[in-house]
Amino acid sequence: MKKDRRIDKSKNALKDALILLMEEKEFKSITITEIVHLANLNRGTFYKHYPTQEELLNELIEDVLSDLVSSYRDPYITVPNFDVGKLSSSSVKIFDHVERYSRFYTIIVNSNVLPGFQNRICQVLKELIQSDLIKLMPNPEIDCSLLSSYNAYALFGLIIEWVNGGFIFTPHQMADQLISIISYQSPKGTAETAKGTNSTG
Amino acid sequence: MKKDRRIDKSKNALKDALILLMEEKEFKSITITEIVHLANLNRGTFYKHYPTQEELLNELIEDVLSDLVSSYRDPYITVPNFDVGKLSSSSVKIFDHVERYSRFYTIIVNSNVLPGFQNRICQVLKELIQSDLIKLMPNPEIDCSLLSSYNAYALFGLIIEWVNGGFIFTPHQMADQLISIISYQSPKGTAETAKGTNSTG
DNA sequence: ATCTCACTGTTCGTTTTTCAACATTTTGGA
DNA sequence: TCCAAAATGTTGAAAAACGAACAGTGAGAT
Repeated sequence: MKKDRRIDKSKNALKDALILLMEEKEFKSITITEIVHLANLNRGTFYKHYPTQEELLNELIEDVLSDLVSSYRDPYITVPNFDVGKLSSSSVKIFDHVERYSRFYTIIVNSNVLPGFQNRICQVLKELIQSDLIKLMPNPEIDCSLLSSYNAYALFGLIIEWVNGGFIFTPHQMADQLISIISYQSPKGTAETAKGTNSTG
Repeated sequence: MKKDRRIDKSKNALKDALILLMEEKEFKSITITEIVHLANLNRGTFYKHYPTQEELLNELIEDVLSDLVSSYRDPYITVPNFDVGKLSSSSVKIFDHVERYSRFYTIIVNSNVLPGFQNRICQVLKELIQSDLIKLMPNPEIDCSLLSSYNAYALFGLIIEWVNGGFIFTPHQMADQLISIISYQSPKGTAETAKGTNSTG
């Protein structure tokens, strides 16, 4: 049995409305009536899916994180047992994810709503990176968790700067930058494939 | 009894899908399955409202013409018995209408679908203009129908050039241009209010 | 000429969304 | 403090949209 597409449409309309409202006012002051008005839906439809605005926001956050994970893992779909060092800029999909949810990221970066979200997203990034590193730990003296956290927050820093700068780079340029930085940090040649794809303009 | 908003949503989704498809392929080759797939609707929903693609297109055309008429008449809402000669660029709303349906206008201008549509739109414009002129015919030697048609096609020429140029002017700039042209053609001072609002850059 | 496959037009029963209405609670200004 | 307006949470019946299925059609390939 296929899922009823009306549910997704309604939920997406509600989330779009919520994002729009969060761009202009504080989350606490957003009413359900406002959301359904903007979403062009009956108020009963809201209550059918969510008890409160917080629950709607929670599901939106879950959507973002879920898309983040699948975007990060996207290169592994085509090539199983992928080597992190051999990533090419075109296969890095995480910046596409950020662009896809650019309005959401702008809200959480430029405001104090969701104070725990930034830590949560870094934790997710850390676990993703850690699951990569476990397969191939080059240096036994380096703690795996520490290295993962290091790289996760570094990547997040890249994202934050991109958001604050108003997305003046394309996702592809961001991927190029990331690979260039990785290559620069470890010039042993662990990211040779970035060679030649290294353009920022 | 209020109208059910689901109907409008479905119809709008179908029309948006049709416009998108007409931008890439010939109308004749567009299937109903394609339309409902792009509109993300069940095929039965299409047949509930329209028997064929042609009927959907017809309703879209009616929407455009209806919006054209109400946009043209918009200045008359605030000021009844409006004088055409005293139009200001900010009150001219017809170019906002064209911009609202810019994709549709681009399709009908750049293709040979709807060969009769351009004449139809000029006919509508002519009747709108004629209903204005009837109230105040300055020169009894000039035929009212001829003058209306003259002005209607002139206005349409302005629109065509705007569309073909890729909408490089804003609707407000177009309104300025129109009023400037009118003032230039009849320098007796019938459109003094255009003075000072005359900027194209 | 036959076959295949996508599109058509329609049906069925089910689920979602709709509007209108209601009592209650919360909010903000006088 | 009081009062009016707005928001809340819920109900019931009606309508729209849903997925799935079906037989029929037509175009293009074999």
